[in-house]
Amino acid sequence: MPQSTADFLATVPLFRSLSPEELVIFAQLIRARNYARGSVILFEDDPGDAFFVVRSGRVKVVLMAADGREVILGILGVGEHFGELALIDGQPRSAHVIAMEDASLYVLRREDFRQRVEQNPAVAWALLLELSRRLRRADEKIGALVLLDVPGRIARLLLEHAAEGDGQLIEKPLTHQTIAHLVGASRETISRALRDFVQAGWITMERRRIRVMDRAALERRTTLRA
Amino acid sequence: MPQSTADFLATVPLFRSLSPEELVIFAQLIRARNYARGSVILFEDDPGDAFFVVRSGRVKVVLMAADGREVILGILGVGEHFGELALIDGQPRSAHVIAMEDASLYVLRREDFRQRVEQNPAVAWALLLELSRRLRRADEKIGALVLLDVPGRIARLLLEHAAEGDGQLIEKPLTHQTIAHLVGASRETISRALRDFVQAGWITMERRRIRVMDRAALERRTTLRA
DNA sequence: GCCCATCCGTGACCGAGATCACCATCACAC
DNA sequence: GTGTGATGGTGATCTCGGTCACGGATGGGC
Repeated sequence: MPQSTADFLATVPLFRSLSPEELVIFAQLIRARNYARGSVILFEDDPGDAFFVVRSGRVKVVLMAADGREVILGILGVGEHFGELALIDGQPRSAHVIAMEDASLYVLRREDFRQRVEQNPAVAWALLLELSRRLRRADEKIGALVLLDVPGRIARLLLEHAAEGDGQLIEKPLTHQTIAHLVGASRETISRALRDFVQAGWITMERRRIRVMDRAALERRTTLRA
Repeated sequence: MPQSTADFLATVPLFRSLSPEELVIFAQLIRARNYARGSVILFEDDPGDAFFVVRSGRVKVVLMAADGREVILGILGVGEHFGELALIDGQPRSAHVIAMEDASLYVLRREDFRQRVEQNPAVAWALLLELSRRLRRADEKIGALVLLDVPGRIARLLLEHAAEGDGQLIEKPLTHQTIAHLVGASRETISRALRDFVQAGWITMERRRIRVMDRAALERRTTLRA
């Protein structure tokens, strides 16, 4: 049912500027594909000839060391996309992408993507916006890794995730292990730091759902600026 | 002399696709401005209404902690540009930019920049390319910070910089302090690690110029992938 | 020349956080 | 229920690298 596909695409910021007719054309070019939890959607160093939009589920973008340690560069949820870098610059994939839960993705082939972008300045602009956003986040992450200690980086992560909801509750369940990979620390350290946050009254945790109780205290833990 | 300005702009990748006439128009829109070594070109959180191209000298893009510690996100040399993020997404500046040496910059105002990009798909595409490149580098840096120890991060930096020249000599003089800020370590640690590299025969140093002697050894120190 | 500002080298100390080693829960599947 | 795999908690160690405290080298300006 191409119509519902087009409806979905209309909710994706990248395509928000497209006309209904264009959306329908688009919907015909893409294919949905399903991935089981844990399966690898694309490998670092792959040639990279497709663009993906998350239709359901969540995926993580990760770098891995030879010994199995990993960093999560980002977690992408419904409506978010990946794979554009390799299509823009022709370089190989820069990271692995792995399904964190059973997921369904829309796939668009290289040529179709490129045509859409080139023929549509608004899409190009939306892409620039998205890449800018990611670059800012990446730079912030670099700053956090160097300038903050682990509790500080965790606090920052919590604030960031809480901001997506009502400002308090963190919707998406994150395991300690996942948080560890996100902030570049060990699982044990996360466990201890979160315990301390709870004891300090800054957050509460019930069954893997974290609620921010004292935003200001967390912020104090994260400020770099003078 | 606008002509020479246009000639210079023609060498900047971002503008390479522009016609000679367009370059001349462009050259009339920009102004050169000089900055003494150490002066702050723009502050984090500034509103950000200009775009800059380095005409001479080098500038560093930095994040600073309240206590004065800093991370260098990047060093930009002649022909490189900054300030586009704030113009694309309208957000405030994401970092400080500071002149590392006496520098001369071309400045383009927000509206002129935006017009150029929107009226010129090739420029938009070149910008996408540039942002992609930066995003990849930022992600690599995140990976290095989490997955590599300090000597590994230094090795990576050296290889990266050597790649810009003949593959051996690192042209631009980097102080230990600067390297420290680039890899997120202390000056002392850099000093000790470089001594070890020299003793191992991986590099040589004569008067602040580093030459890579054993590329393979350095690479072994930096590989994340299995 | 001589100053003064950067820059570099190295030892001593110590602390945040990784690692190791367990055991306790939890959530499902069967 | 009972088993099994993914999670979470916590103590005991150990180590990388930051910090402190020097002192020495280098180099441009007057």
